[in-house]
Amino acid sequence: MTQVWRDVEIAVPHLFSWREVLAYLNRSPNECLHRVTNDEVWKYIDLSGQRVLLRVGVKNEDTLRVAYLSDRPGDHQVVQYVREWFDLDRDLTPFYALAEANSLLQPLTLAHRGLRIVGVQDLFEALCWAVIGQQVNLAFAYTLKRKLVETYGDSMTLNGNQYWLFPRPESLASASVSHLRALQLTERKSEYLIGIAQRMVDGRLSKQGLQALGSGMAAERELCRIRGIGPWSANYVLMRCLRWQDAFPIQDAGLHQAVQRRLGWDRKPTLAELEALSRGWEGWRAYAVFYLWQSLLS
DNA sequence: ATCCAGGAAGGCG
DNA sequence: CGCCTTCATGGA
Repeated sequence: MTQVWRDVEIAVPHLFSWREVLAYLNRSPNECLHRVTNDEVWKYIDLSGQRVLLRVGVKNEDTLRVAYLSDRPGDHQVVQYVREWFDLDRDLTPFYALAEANSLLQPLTLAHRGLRIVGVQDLFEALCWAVIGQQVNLAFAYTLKRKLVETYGDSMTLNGNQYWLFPRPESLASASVSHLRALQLTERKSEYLIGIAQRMVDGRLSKQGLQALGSGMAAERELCRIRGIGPWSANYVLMRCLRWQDAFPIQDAGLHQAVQRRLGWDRKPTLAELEALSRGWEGWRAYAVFYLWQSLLS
């Protein structure tokens, strides 16, 4: 089948910065699920069975330019994907108003003005990434993810660059613990990933099902019933995948480090101190966390 | 070496 | 319920 490049443009909302989004996307040199060049990001995606290679950049300050390589036109689906990926449909003005009155956030909204929470739309990927990232440093987590993707995922190659899809649940549901152990996942994490894959294959777990619960708190309770998914992982997934803007992974080590650094303390904040601090972020705690993460890059 | 890393489960009282 | 231990390995 012949694949051709097609172009589509997306008008950008108020309080959006491509430079900030790109900086987030580019935070790890070991990322295997997209490739960042100077001013663009490339990503291979699956849009309900249709595989598409995306290339996103900016035409000007107000317009994203999206090129996509696929068998057939699908402007609408591509635009929807990108809008969700970069959270373009959210009005950030309330967050900026809140940050204006918050001494911890104010410098961050100044430094990273226009940063949006970059999404992980695929629920299975988001859950696996959370499990992989538990209690290991990020560099190692990226290595583990790469091994998992390159073992169980599909790819395409263009101009010498290989682009990967995250594995489908079906691929991991039938894997064995020893297979995953060989990738340096721990025995427990291997069990968690296989269990999550099986739940998705048999339909007990789906993004649609979680969304149908109607609230972030209800989805959090449901996610925490899954073996291997605790409060941190649940809130991480709510933040990146289900896009609950008040999700709050309070146990997050990166959050702790960022808060310590912003406050100039010689120790990590306690959970009680984080509870108190985050009271000023209520309604937008996921955005507060994401901006704090971004502050660790600079 | 030693401690930490984008935690969670399972056991105990 | 709250606290403690175990898991396991790479990075700094």
